[in-house]
Amino acid sequence: MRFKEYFADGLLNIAILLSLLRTDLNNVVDRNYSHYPEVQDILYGQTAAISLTNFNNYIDSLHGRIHPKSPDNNIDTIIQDLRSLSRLGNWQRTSDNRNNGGRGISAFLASRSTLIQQPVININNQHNENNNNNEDVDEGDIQEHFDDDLTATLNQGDEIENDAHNEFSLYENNDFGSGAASPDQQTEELTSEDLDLIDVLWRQDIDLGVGKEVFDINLRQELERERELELQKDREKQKERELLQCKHEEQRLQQQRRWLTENFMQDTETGEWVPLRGRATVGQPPIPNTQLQNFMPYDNNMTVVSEPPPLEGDYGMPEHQYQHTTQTMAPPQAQPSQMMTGFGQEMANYTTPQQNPEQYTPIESLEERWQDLVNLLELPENDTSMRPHMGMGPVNQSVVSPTDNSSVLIQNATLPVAPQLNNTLPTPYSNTTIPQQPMNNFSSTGSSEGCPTPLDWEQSELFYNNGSGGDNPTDPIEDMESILPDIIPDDYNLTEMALNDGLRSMRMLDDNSSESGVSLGSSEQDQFSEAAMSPFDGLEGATGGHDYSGGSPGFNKASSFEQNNYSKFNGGGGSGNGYNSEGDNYNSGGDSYSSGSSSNGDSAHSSSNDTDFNFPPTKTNHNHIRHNHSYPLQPGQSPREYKKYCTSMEKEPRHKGPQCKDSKRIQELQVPLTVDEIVDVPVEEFNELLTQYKLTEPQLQLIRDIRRRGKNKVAAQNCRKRKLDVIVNLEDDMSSLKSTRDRLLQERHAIDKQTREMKDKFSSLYREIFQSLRDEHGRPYDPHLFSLQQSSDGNVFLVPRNITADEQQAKSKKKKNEKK
DNA sequence: TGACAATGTCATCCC
DNA sequence: CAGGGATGACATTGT
Repeated sequence: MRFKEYFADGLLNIAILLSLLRTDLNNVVDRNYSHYPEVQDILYGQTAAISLTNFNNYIDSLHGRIHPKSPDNNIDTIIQDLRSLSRLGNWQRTSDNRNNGGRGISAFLASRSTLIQQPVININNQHNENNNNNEDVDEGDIQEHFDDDLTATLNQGDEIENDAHNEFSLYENNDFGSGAASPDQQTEELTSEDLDLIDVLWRQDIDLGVGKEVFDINLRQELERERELELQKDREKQKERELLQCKHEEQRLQQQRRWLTENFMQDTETGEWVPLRGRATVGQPPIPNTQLQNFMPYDNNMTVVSEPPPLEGDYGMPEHQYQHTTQTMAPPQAQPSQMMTGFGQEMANYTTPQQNPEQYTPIESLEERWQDLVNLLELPENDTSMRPHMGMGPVNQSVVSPTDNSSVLIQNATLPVAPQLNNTLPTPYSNTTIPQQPMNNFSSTGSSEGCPTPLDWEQSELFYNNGSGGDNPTDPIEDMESILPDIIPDDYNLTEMALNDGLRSMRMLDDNSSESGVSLGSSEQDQFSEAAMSPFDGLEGATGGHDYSGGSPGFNKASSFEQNNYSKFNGGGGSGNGYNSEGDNYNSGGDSYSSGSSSNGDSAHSSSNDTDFNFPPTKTNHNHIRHNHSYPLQPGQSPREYKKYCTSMEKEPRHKGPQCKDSKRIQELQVPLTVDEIVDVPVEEFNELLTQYKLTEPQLQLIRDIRRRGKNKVAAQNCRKRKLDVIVNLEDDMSSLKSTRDRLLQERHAIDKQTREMKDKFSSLYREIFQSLRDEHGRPYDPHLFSLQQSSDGNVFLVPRNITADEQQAKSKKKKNEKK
């Protein structure tokens, strides 16, 4: 019955269009187009409904792009108008439109959705004879026509039993009947001009046999109501069936939950749920085959999905029309968002929950459901709490009816179908790929075990090959070991040990080098940089695992260095005072860490050092303690620094290094310079300093010696650091070489395996060929007397084993000739 | 007290 | 040629 509406609507649309054009087609349409079936459809009758031709494509294929100003564009305009009218007719079917027929035309042009009917392009079997395109009409072709929204078919034999589907399903029958129709009722409210045109068109299609009732909207509406009632009944029946299935499914899910709780145990330490047994194969509820049925309607609808309602958002659509289209045309995934966005807020009101829950909810609930299943697997302790969630969620948002709580269950019941389908068939539901995975992992192991995948087969074959080819699995390694002397482990261990030692020294050297990197180690600035730059100072507590600052804050290594650094730095900074204070350091040594009374300019330098250590800068006299012995400490072991500084505080400074001697000498010779000044300053400044003072020869010699030793000390420190760097680099190189050796060993192993396989294949091939050879008496050759050899040109010859190479050519050729 | 590590110093080479 | 960096060797110091 729907196609009749199409017929009537389309006919009206065409008539309206022609009336609006107010022109003769023969004048509008170029003669070149008059012979086109589409144009002839307009002129002489309807055949385009079953035509395979897309108007635009047809024109474009013939003439390419038509210029907008070209006269040829007229036909394009007509086609566009027809298309627009057809689209409009697809969406506009209301009973009240019938009363607005005449105004509906202008309303349509003014975007006032009041146009009545859809374009009708009748199908005339007689015309089919004149149209080659109509000879082979199949379902897909018809759908193509509907994609163009230009064609409609007339099916006199439209049956109500097809109402379960939409009107488009009618065309699947290809039941193009004939009938007669009367435009009387339909055209009552049309203008006279329209009536004339409709009459003309109607007479052209009079042989279709379309009855008059086709144009009776009331009759059609009654039929629609009956159809909808039957649809509703069918839905209810189907829901009942699905409800039963859902109940079964729920029971299975409960069994699943029980199974999860039984087979999973929560780790008391980590809180994770650990499977007690293989989770994949134990007690997995079966998946009902009946769930396939639930997807069948969607399959049926999928044929309609290929016809997206074009430009539905461009026109206002009455509610009834929208509902109708959503029920009949909208597939489960029929872009509800598009429709929503297309129609805007007003149309959003049309999407009542009763319209399309079955179409929309399955996929959503499917994913949700699988997510729930995944959650169940991952969090079985929440299984009870998840029950309401599994029953709720987005499913409730699209319940079919208030009494249709079963729809939720129905969706749930249909959920496991997808994975089962995936186990056997490539699923067309791309939306379910994500939720399928857990189910496959969860329940499909049995099938995978029973039917190994190609990969499994390959793997098994690979293993088989490995087993067959692994006659001497240790040979390659042994050979490689012979090639690559196995010195690496020993050397590696040695170097590793050396590295460990070197790293330990490195840490110390880092401290020293850091100080050397800035200035002389013997200088006060050097000590300053030691604490300021050494990264191991900060790591000391971490590496040693001791925070001995809490027990005796004054003995904290960092603080001790801080104090040392400051004392030395200050000593170097303040020329005269530093010299004196430095001397005091060596002599008195009674200053405590906390005593800041003797500090000279501490505040001036504290700012630069506060960023490194948040200890109050205090001056100390323990210049002899200058090294950061940052050894990694064993648990429970107290750092040596702790002992060192403990003793150094209690006792007199024991380390009176060369700096002390130099300082003493400087003091004895009354050199007006400090050691730092002598060592650290550049050559130019150093020369200027020397020129500033009138120095005696012993003073100059002492100053030069001090400078030379200081420079050399820093150089020695840097040298030692570089040495350790070299060791580290060598260790890295050795690691890379070791990895390279391992890789080469693996490659050789693989190559050996391939070689064995090739040899095996060659041997078998050789035997096969050799055994197939027969002498002139039909007897096989003796493999001990003959052999197959391949010459340089690729030919294979059968030669005696005791024959020489030169003789091989001649005899082989002879044999070859004999064979031929 | 000897071993060891860290550091300083010297001699030497080289730039 | 002096200054200084680099480095091996040795000495010193502290643990």
